[in-house]
Amino acid sequence: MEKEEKTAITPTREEDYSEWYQQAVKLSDMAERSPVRGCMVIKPWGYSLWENIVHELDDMFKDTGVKNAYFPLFIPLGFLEKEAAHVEGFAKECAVVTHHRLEKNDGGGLVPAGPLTEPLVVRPTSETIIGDAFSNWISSYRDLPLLINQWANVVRWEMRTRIFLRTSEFLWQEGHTAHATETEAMERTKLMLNIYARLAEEYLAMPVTKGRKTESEKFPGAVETFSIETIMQDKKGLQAGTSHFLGQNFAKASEIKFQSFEEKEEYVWTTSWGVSTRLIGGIIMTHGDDNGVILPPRVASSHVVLIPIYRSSDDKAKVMEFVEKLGLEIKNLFYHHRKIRVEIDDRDIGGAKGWEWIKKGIPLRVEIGPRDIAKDSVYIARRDKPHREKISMKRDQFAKEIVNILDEIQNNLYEKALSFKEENTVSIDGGARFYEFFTPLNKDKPEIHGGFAFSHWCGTNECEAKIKEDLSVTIRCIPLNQNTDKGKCVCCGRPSSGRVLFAKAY
RNA sequence: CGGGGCGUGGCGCAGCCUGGUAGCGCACCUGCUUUGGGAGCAGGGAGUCGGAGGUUCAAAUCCUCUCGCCCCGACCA
Repeated sequence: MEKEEKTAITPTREEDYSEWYQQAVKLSDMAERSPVRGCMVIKPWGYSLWENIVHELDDMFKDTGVKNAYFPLFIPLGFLEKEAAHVEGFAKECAVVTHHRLEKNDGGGLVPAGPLTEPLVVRPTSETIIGDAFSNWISSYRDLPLLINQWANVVRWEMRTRIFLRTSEFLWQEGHTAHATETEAMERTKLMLNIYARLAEEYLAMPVTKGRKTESEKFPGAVETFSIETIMQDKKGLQAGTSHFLGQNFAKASEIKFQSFEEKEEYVWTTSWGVSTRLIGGIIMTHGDDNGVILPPRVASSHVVLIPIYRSSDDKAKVMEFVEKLGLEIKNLFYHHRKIRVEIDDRDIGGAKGWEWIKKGIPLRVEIGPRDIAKDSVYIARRDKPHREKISMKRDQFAKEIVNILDEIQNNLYEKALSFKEENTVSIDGGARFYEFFTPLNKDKPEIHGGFAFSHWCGTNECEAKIKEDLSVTIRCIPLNQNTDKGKCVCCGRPSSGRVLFAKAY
């Protein structure tokens, strides 16, 4: 009888996915809850991951001509009221600042004083205040296109929060652009969607489905919303990035006008697009295993940890010298134009530290003891392989190969995620099969079930709503490469002209 | 915001029903022995039981209110 292998995370994904996620976040030391309702503290291990994502994305944005700027955290109430659909969408989840001073009360406590004449809304997104700036910045077609991005925090007073996936405050970037023509604005919308898809697939190793949102899932105020949709290991979908074509809605709301080459006054066409710290939750749920987080090398907080192993203090001196020297050498190597980040863990806490790094998801663990040094070699473990599967390698070869090894891990993670996505993506015809697919066998404690289902939809809000009502399944997107085979709506049986992506979602 | 569950050292939990003044495992600190897969022994530090109020001689335990977290739903990146 083989003894059951102990996992670093309890429970396993299979046993309780949601609890597994909480534990994976906690034990990776990426973030923790704060005393503030619904808000998180992002710890260094999580924040460096975010910083790496920021650097990569920022480069990609700038390559397309986007410039960074910064706009106020506070939005005058009146600004938010300008676009009707926008108000409708965000009004229910805004934090509002109503006072500008604190005073001591009789009990010695502090109470708000000095009411503001116009309350300020903590930005849930910045279309309105940036639109106001744009209206001042733009007067001629020569000022267009205007391509602006800001890295910022936003606040949305969510009813139900989940660390990284949905918190009241989160970090993100929001890009805002203004264009002279509809075509150009739409091109920009698609361009940014493609950048997000590239970020997800090439850097985060998360395969995506690109698509258009239905009327009911659209961003409040947008004409069209596009998104990248990813699948998590519990077979739920995660919207990982959005790009909106805003038409002239916000231009009209904020009076963003320009004089055209033909000397006519016209409204600009705008776009907005964003990704957030939610991506970190996506990485965890895409790649993590029952031993914790697995970080894709291209954005990993650190790439490799060197773990010295020694008996005597004599050994320790020798091992440490070897380790420090190797560390220095590797630190100066580049992995995709970024320096390799090295950790050296010389804490004297035995095998436990190896497990800590497994839980943190560092791509490479390298053990170095007297025996290795005698052979001038190192002992390597990859996080994408079983934790006991380790290989010995000559020290110099390791230094030479590390970049390739990291790439192998990166590719391997992507391939694994892609297989998972493909295995759990199905085309379903017929209501009965559709309902069966999305209904768990155990209703009290639903097991992991469902997946991505490409099915026919008649295009009406009623059917979309009914399916949501019955199964909590929504249309994640209408795929951009939608095949246009004819069929019947899985809900009402009326004719449909193409399949859309259905899934349960975060 | 509706339904359910839960809050006890850093983490995971027992104790609560049948009130008597807090315990276990891991982590942490010190020492010795160890060290290639979550080390052993000995000693030690740390909680007043989410918060407030009430009942009582006495409350982690009973009652009321409140805050927070988790799950399901509605809402959402």
